[in-house]
Amino acid sequence: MNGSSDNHLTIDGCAVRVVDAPRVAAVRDRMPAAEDLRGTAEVFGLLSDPGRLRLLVALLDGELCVCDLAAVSGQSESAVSHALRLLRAHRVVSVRRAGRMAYYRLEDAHVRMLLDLAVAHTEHTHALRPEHGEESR
Amino acid sequence: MNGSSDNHLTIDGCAVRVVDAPRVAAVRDRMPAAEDLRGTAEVFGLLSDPGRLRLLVALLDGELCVCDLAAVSGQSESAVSHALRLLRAHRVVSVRRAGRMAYYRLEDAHVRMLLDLAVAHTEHTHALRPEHGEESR
DNA sequence: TGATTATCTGAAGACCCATTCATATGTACA
DNA sequence: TGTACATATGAATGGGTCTTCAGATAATCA
Repeated sequence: MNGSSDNHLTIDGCAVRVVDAPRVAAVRDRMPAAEDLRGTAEVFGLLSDPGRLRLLVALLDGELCVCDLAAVSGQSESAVSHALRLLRAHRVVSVRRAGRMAYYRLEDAHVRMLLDLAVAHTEHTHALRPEHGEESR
Repeated sequence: MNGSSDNHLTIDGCAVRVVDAPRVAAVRDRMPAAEDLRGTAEVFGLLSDPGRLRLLVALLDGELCVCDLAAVSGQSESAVSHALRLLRAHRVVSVRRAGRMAYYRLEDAHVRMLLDLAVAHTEHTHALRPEHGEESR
């Protein structure tokens, strides 16, 4: 009745065990290219650090200079600079120089969507708990 | 003329340098709670590994057993099991046991949205390049 | 019951990453 | 020109994470 008898499929020249062979083939067909998956994982990785997340959420409303980003996110200016360097390398943020100041802004529309979605979700999840911005100062 | 003279704000009992004090205060007010940011970063972290990303994308269409997930994602069954354990601990996937088989499915609607968005974006980005699913077998 | 199969788990190793400290670069101002 | 300031950078450290290997658990079947 079931197709769970030992079935094998040759993938990448290597025989691997499968249960639902046609399903596996179909899913493999729909799977994005390895290169795209790697890039997507990288983007998610940039958002996987609370410090960077704070920086990016802060930038949702517009550009900010490094020291203000440090103040907003509660990190050292050095840590912020390192984080911004990484985000800049991935074209997630861009800089505008004005004298000795550096103003950063969100550059990647895709990342902005992800951030909006994430923030909206956390607000929705805690919609019944009106606690908001307490322990500051 | 400019407000870039040295201004200071007391945050968490610590004096920090800021440029646009009211803006900093406003952004800090809109900033999600630390706890929420940590949770959000964790979710993004779960999506930041190409292997896990493959597993989750595979599960977008419905449940799959461990060995099929290994075949689809091109990882060892042990690695897949470890990854699923992590995803299970975070309630991102859930298991259905049938005999000695274990069928996993996507459980978190939020993660599903993020995945859909990410996949749609990669497809859209490469919309002009009809190369799709080539090197299999 | 004993053997086989599917999945799970723990420990170990290698690798990656975030922060800090010290210092560098470059701008503004006197 | 020299000092103060804003940001950037490099090296080092400490902690975290992914994979593999070996073995454990549990279910099916003869």
